[in-house]
Amino acid sequence: MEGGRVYGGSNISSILLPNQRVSSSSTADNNNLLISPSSSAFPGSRSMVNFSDASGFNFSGKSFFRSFDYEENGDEDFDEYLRQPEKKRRLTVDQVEFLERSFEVENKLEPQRKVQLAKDLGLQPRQVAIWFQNRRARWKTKLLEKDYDSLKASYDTLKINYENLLKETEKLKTEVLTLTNQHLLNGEEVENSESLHLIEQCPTQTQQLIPNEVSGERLLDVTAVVCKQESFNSSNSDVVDTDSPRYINGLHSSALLMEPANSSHVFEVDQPDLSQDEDENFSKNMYNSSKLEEPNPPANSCNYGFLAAEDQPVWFWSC
DNA sequence: AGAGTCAAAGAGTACT
DNA sequence: AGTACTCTTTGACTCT
Repeated sequence: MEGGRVYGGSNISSILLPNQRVSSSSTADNNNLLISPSSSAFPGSRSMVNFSDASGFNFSGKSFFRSFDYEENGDEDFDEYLRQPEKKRRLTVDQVEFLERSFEVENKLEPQRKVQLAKDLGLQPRQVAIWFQNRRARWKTKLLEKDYDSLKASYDTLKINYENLLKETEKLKTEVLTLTNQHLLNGEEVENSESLHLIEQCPTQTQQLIPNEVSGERLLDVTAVVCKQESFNSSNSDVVDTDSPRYINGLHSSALLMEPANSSHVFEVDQPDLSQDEDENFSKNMYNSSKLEEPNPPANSCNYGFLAAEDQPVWFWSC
């Protein structure tokens, strides 16, 4: 149903504009509609669209409908059709095009413009107003869709960057672990002697050697010394997440990883599980990303490392 | 038949 | 109070 056809209606005359074609793209399908400024033929509150053939043939009243409907249904049906209450009908292609162009210029409708448009198109000002209202609604919907698309694109880009960063982090962790291991192996003898020295310093019965295996996983091939926190002056230690019982399997939660150092810092890195709920974790971790950086190592930090205890990576550094 | 589109109505709201 | 707007819903119609 395009191009000058109407769904129904009882008042049919012409849309004529003496010196102006409504659409620059009028086609045969549009019946070469013209708009009349003397559209007093639109008295109702609804679209009383009137038609006239540009070639001069007058589709007045019945004869217009005969062109697409009457032949099929006959006189009785047509009379009944005319009597039935007005039904909604679409605006013609030309009218819509005209309105569209007007909308492009300004999507708000001042009263004067509304009246002028209504006059030009042979519509009720109310119809023009409604068309603009609906058009603004459609425009807004489009805008929202556009916004959504661009936001989604940004989100996807961020997500990819985030995942790349995670991979990079994992890679660096592995590298650090390898290098630390290597470094410690090289200085094993020195470490052992220092460990013995520390053991001597620890209060009795509170010493414990860190096993080579933590949480069932082989970790550093190195002997470290652990003393309970009470053995040391707390001012010498900074521990992040001290409530966590997960540092070292089987040790008191406040147990410290000790290395020859003046102070120690231990913090955990949340392990994101992208496989479970990727998006949620991504958002969560993006939100928490600042927390990751929170335990800034002191400026004079000189040693750091990484332990996996109970599936939780534990970072530490010390000086 | 059901989904989608569009013109229009109605309720609620903001502004003068 | 009047007007014009947004938002939601309704009903007619088209399309697949």
